[in-house]
Amino acid sequence: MTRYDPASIEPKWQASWADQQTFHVSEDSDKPKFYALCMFPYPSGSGLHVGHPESYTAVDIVARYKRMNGFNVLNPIGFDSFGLPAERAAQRENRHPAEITRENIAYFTEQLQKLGFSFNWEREVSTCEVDYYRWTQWIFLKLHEQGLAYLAEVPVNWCPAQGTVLANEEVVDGRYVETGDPVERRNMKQWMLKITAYAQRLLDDLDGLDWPEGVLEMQRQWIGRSEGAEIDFEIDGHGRFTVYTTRPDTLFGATYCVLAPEHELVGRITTDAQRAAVDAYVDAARNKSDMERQVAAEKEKTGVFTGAYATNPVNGEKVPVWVADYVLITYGTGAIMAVPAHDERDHAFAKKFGLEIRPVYRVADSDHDFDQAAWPGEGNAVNSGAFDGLSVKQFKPAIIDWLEQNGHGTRKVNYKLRDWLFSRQRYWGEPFPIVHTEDGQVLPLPYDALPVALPHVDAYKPTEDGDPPLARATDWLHTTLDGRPVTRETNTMPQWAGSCWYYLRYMDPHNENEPFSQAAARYWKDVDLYIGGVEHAVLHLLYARFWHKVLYDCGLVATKEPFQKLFNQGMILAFAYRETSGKYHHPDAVERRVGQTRTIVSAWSQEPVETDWYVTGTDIAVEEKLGKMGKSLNNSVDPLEIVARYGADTLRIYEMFMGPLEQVKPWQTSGCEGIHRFLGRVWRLFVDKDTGETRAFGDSDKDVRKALHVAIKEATEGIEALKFNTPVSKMMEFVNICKGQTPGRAEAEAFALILSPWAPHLAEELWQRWGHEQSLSYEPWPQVDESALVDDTLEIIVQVMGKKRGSIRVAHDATQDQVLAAAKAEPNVDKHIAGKTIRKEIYVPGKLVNIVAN
RNA sequence: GGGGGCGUGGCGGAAUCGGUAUACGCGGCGGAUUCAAAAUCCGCUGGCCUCUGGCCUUGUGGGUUCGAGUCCCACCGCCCCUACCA
Repeated sequence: MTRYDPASIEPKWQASWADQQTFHVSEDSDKPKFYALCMFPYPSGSGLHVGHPESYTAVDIVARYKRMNGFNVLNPIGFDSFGLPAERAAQRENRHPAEITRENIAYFTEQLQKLGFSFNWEREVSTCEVDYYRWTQWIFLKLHEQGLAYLAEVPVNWCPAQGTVLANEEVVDGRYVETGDPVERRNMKQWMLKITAYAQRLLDDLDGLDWPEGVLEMQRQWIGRSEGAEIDFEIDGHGRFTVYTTRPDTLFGATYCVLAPEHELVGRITTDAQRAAVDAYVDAARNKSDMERQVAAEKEKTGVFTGAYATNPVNGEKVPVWVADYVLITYGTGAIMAVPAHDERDHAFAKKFGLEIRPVYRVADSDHDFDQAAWPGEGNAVNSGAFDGLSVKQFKPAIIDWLEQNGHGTRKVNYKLRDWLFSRQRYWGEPFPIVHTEDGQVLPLPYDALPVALPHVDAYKPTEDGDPPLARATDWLHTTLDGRPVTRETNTMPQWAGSCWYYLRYMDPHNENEPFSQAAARYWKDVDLYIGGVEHAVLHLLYARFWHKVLYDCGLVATKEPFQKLFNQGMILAFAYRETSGKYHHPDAVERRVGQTRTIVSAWSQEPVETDWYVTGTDIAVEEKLGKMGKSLNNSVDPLEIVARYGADTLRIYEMFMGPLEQVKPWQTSGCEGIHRFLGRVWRLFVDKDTGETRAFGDSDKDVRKALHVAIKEATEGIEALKFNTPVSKMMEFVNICKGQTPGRAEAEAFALILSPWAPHLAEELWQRWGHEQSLSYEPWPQVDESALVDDTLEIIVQVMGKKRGSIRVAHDATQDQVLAAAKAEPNVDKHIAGKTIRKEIYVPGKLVNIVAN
């Protein structure tokens, strides 16, 4: 082989790593552990596109680096393989979703293996396989045992045509986004997990985590802790209702109350005169989705007076009670006291319906017009009896104390976080290990009854009666528990379930007796580095943290938190090319003709746009625009296409070279050219292009050594900081500086070692050709020689009035006086200070001189 | 409305503490090699000018400083997430 030929090098090393079990890892090691994890993929039918390997490559670079630094590295991979797309494909193709899923996984695996990741393939897991999901069921039993799983009647998005409940994100404008079928709100008995019991701990434990600030903030907002009070309002002859408020200090300004349409008191307190209007309003609200309510509310608030009055406990005043859908039954108590003077929503409502706006704070230094807008800020209390004059901060505890002492209310902490709707009316998910008795008892199966395997069904759709698909498996459905006839639960778990604990199963993936052994859990503890998309910032990460804490409470895991460090890679976008008719052309089918600019009508904006892009070989002009990779824009790129053209090492480096990992960036296949040329230059630097023999090592001059150690330093610091782009530049500079002269053995080998996390195949090939019999995967990481970084003389930039006018070279031990004298002697500098008075001379040692003269 | 992030050449991007703006690469232009091509190698490549030099340039406008892509204030534009949470 004379030319750089990844097509022969790469399969060779992939086979070698597999045969030699190079990356095999076990728990009986003296080395410190390092657990690197990428979010595992959903094995879709379309395979990986070049966006996926971004995070895998980053994790792989860290894993390889950590191995070379003496760590015992866990770097596993698996598949999040339950889920809706496979179930839909099963319906379409009339095949079993397991079959379809396994095919998809086979293609994903082929793709992944051709990219040279140092995964622990022997630890691969797939959440839809029974040897995995039996333990998901096992963990559910633990949750149930802890009292954290319960059945409840909850309002859900019911789609009659599909016969199933839909997630909120699947419903837009009251219709199922996929099919357009109408969706209605319906109360249904569903499995819920009591994540709210962990709200405070989920909030508190965020503090110790090395996570992006944005993700921490999103989790805090989602948990949504607030402090305030619950206050009781009496209604003549109808008992009382309780409101939740974070501003109990504005109680004197409460001029009306509002109940959510679903509030249980609405029907009872409504007067005959108002009943027709209230009933109509409540009915209309019930059939609107949350989304519709919000859209409508953005335009204008709606509501109806019930005819009833409640008593404000602080002053005995009678205030009207309204029903309005801007109050949510799912938050707080489903009822509020309205203070239009100090709350924007209440203000808008009061203005519309002509309700009183009574300020209870005077706004200092301001002539705030309360008729125009609410004032939610600070001030001094007025119209508040004995509390007049207090600030917000003083008033709050004072009024709460008064409410508690007089039996009208209590201090209260509230969370936005709600319990987790944990059941789906689907086939392709984990069955619940639950049975129902004839007299209505709901019982967990014993642990030794696991697994509850998915039964075969004749169709992946609901029964005639609207029961979930599992109800079709009548033989399976009816069973016995302790000799009693029982019926199995026919709901299945949501896709989140399997991904809640997969990182734990990787620790001990073949254990047949428990989800993972205590020894494995104690050794691996938690994930040291977790890389994945920011789209999982809230749900997946919150759910997994919740399960982890429950397992911690059960004594099954060693840490309170599962993921010590989290990093989000930015999405890789791709250019899409569209002609005026709206047709998309694949990026491979278009070309840029510089200088041949034409104006066409944009299919996106309908406006004229200039473009120099054309469909290759035709006269059809197309418009270029950046978008998400996918079928709809016809701009997906299969990583195997890149591997075939340039090799996996090129793909890996290009993915990293594109820019900072966290940044959103556009894919440009042409960018691979530069990387491929670079790797070709590396090859020719060490392998004779005519004979194919390894070239004899030469001598390394000072410049070469410096470039090498700059690259080692950049690579080391870059990996530690998860900055993978700039080290590539420094390695390119090293190769450029060699100018085709093979460097000395020490420099060549160190270079191969630092290149290896990015381009493992090429590095291994060189390493072997240099006579090493073992893989370089466990060679010590090269150390920076700081002395090699220092030049013989220093270059000093000389500025006059802050503008660069020249540069001088001085010795390391030059004094400030010597440097300044040399600077002023520089001809172009002299020209700029001639005839002027020097006011100031600034010397930044080793860097720069600035002469201020005028 | 709230939260997070980002604006640097034709393009992706680089620039430690405030100290040479545009590293590295793509694309483009020119050349070498070749019968020719591919591949490879070399040179040029932010704009303008009165061109051994100078002026301008990091979204816009101010400010601090000897010196600002970097710090401060105001504004403009784009992206992502979230949404009546009392």
